[in-house]
Amino acid sequence: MGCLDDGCNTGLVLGLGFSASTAMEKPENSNNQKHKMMNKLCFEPSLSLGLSGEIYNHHDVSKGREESVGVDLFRHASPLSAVSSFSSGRVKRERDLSSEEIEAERVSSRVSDEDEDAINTRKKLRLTKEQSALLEESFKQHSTLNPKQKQALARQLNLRPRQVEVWFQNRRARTKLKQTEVDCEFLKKCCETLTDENRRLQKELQELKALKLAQPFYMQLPAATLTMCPSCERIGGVADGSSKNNPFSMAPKPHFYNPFTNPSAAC
DNA sequence: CTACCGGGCTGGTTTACGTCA
DNA sequence: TGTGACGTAAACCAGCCCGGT
Repeated sequence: MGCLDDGCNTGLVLGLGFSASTAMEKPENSNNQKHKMMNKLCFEPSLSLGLSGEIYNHHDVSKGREESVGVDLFRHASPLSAVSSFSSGRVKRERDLSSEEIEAERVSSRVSDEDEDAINTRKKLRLTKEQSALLEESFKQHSTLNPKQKQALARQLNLRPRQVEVWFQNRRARTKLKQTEVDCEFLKKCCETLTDENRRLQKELQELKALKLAQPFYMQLPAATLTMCPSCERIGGVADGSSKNNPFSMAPKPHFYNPFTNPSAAC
């Protein structure tokens, strides 16, 4: 992000930025681990007022598959109104099914004779509350399913494995969307906070610049020679350069330090 | 090392269904 | 009661990645 340079050679720099790091979520299942290594961006907002020439590190956020962060994604899923209907179920996707799955489908498919007329139309099944609850419960334990789990769950729910698979895919997508919304809200708040902080530090910077310009010549000597408390304007003795004994010298990387709002205890 | 294949995943889209004005 | 708009979720598709051969 931006780094406001010091236009008056005061040696002060105001920085505004995010440091981002990636935290990998460990997948529950052993298969396809890489797919499930969801990159989770952890943004740490940072705003600093410091000496120019400091190095600000920005972590690389472009590792792995990037997560898209939408701005206008604030829809929330409503609870499923579960009215079970029957599905013709025979869709062209069947060509992809293994013989085992097709057999399972034959057993579990709830196709009635009259529904055979609707074979070519895509009928949609509404899951019952019980089915949804069990799927949700299973999703809490494993966000992805291996083939055995899929088969078992399908048998348990009297659904086709493909339906279970699709449900999990859509469920993951919804989870991700929701997480994106949460991330977006968080980033908005961070942005607001940092904007306020930036404004405050800009003001502080202006004040410091003005103060420096107003100083008589002897006060413009290096901080190692003379120091002055900004609150009581008393000139201190010869400083040894250590910030420990000299609260008015600039720390190597000052962070949210305001000598005006944080008057020296030494005074 | 490279090519191919199968399986699984994601992002996006389509569409059936439920709700509500 | 009928209907159209709209939201939701089931189902689908294309494309990508990865492991195995």
